[in-house]
Amino acid sequence: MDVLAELNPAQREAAEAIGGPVLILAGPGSGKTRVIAHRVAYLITVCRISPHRIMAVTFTNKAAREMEERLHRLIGGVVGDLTIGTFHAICARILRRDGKAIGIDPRFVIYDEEDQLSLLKRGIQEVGLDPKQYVPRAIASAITAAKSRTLTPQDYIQHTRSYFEEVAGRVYERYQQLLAESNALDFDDLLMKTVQLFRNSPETLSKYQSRYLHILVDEFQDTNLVQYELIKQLGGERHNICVVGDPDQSIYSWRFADLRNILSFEKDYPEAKLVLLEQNYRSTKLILETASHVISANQLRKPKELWTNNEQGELTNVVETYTEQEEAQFVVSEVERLVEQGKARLGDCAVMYRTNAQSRALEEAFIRYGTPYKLVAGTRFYERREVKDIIAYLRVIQNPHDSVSLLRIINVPGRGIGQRSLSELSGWAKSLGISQYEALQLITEPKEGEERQHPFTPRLVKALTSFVSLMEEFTTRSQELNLLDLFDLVIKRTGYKEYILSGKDDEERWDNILELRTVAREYRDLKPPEGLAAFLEGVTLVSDVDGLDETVDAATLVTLHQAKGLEFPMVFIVGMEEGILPHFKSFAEPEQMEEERRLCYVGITRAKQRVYLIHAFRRSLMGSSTANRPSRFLEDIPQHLIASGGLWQWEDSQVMPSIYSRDKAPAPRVASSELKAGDHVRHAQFGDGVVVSCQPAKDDKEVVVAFTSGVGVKKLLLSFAKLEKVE
DNA sequence: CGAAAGGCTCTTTTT
DNA sequence: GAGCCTTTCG
Repeated sequence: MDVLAELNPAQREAAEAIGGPVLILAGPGSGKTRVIAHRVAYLITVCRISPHRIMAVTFTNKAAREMEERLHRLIGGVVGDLTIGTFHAICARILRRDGKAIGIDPRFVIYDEEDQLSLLKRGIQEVGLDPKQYVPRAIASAITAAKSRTLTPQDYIQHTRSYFEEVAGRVYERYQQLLAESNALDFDDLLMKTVQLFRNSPETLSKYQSRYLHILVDEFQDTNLVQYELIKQLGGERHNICVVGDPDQSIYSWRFADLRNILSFEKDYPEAKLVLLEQNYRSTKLILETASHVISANQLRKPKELWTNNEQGELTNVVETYTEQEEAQFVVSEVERLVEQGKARLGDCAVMYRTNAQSRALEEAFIRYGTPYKLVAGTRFYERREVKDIIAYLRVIQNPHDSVSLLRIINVPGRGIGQRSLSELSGWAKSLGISQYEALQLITEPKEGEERQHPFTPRLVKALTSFVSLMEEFTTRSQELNLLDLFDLVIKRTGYKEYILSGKDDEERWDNILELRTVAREYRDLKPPEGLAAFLEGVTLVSDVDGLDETVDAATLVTLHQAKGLEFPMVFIVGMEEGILPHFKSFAEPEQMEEERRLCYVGITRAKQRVYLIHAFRRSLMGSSTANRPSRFLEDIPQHLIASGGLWQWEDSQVMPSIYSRDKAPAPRVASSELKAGDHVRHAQFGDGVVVSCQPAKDDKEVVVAFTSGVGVKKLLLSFAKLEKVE
């Protein structure tokens, strides 16, 4: 079987250019992921390269999974132990195996952003500064910047150019010490330490260099300098590196992704073969044209010609609504209408937005209509308090030095160990130069001749003792229990269930625990210590889109960033306003403004058939309501590509302007009514009033009426209220 | 010590 | 509008 049979000439060229570096510049929808998959299949089946000697780096775990499935289909069998995953996941694996060479304990835990911030706060305090004055987030960003250039604290301090950087440098230094004491690495460390490992341990590097004959990197435009360095190291003398990317879709510069990597690649590998993929298989001609107009307004880019054989398609719909609630209503009613008319399935529709906060209004509307939707990362599952609590227990079992997790759970459920005691404990541990857990052991199980003077009351010592013995029980049992049993043991012995069920939102929270348990079940068959380790790594390195299930027929709600790499027949981009998209934080820097434009471009190019660009006249931001002008990106789209500018008004008239011209008014699931804002009504009990608003509620309508009789404003359900319309 | 209440400040995007 | 912090009271 010819694994390249389905490819067009350019794709084929990219897939079979084996031996030496290859740079593939690929427009949206040009099949770049496909090219990677076919290239790997070609390497394995035609070039007879063992999968063991191939590394493919993807942007998300989901992309990795899909790549594997694709390969599976292509090769028609087991793929073998191909190395495939995100940079972070691959680096974590390398460090567990070989990090010892630079002093990394293989049981290290990975700190996510929340853990990082909490440790940073401690660091800021410990160097004698006020976390209110020096926001942990800002310092975190400075540290990420440093780590993305492989700068150690010492390197960084030498380069400081401002007082802020001076401060950041001091915190960075302390922060790294705290991480080391906790035997923890943050996300950036995974990359940086791997590069350091390869720099400092030539034997380790050459081991990996000789293993990996071929390296492939997807979404190359969103790699940063450390990642670049990493593939350069692994590529060694062989230069068998194939990178695929699209500069126009670079949207992670704030994470210090650097487009210059593409230029560096051409410079570092002058023999690199360049392949352009310009044929788009995804979108209609009109969508592609619209997208091109938007992206062409960027100054700092190389023009490229995308084309498609797809049909002409439809014009882009630009819609204005009054508020974000109306915007959401428009989206949902339009989705419903598309489904009713048989033009799309729910799963064909995606709503995209710039900021996570925008999902709220959308979600509310979807719930009101009873329309199924899937939200990619609401309050992200693994960031829920109860989920993190349990994970923290498991982490401390694996690695008792993990101070962030330890402090998180030491008094959860409550054991009478309060803030005061904890800061005293920290102080005491620090004065002795030992970790918190060691301090705990010293207090609760003093060894002969090692009794220390400590400032804690007998009552507290008792509480601490019961905590420590609980944890030691867990640690001991963790050697023999599989992960699922360990999980249940933790829940049972900590009384976590009772703790949750006595609090607020108890059912939802408990459900989350059960869901986490379902995840744990998948690790049940691994041997005791490995099961725990694999689980902890899995839950830390998940990305939001990883949970996206294509088999569920429901509308998808995603941020524009998450939308990268996805495609949908119907795309709604909401919040097309100055200050939202482009986001106001990007107004100052032209480079950032260009990135916003790329983000918009990414959104539009996700669409196969139809695009809606929606903006609201006013929306509430940070509590208060502001009026925003339509996005400048809308102005980049010539009029002849737009279906016709439309104001959308809820049931204001039977025939809607613009997009409704051909069809009748939206038909939500609820019964239609003649009531609208401004109508005068009479209620049997409350008397006369004026309708303030009329919105669909589940199977009914929610009418807000301001009564003149003195009862004030009432919210009524239409079916119950028996309102009478008066002229 | 811990629950409850009030006050404060930010909000981009994420592996 | 929410999450975090501080204050207050039992």
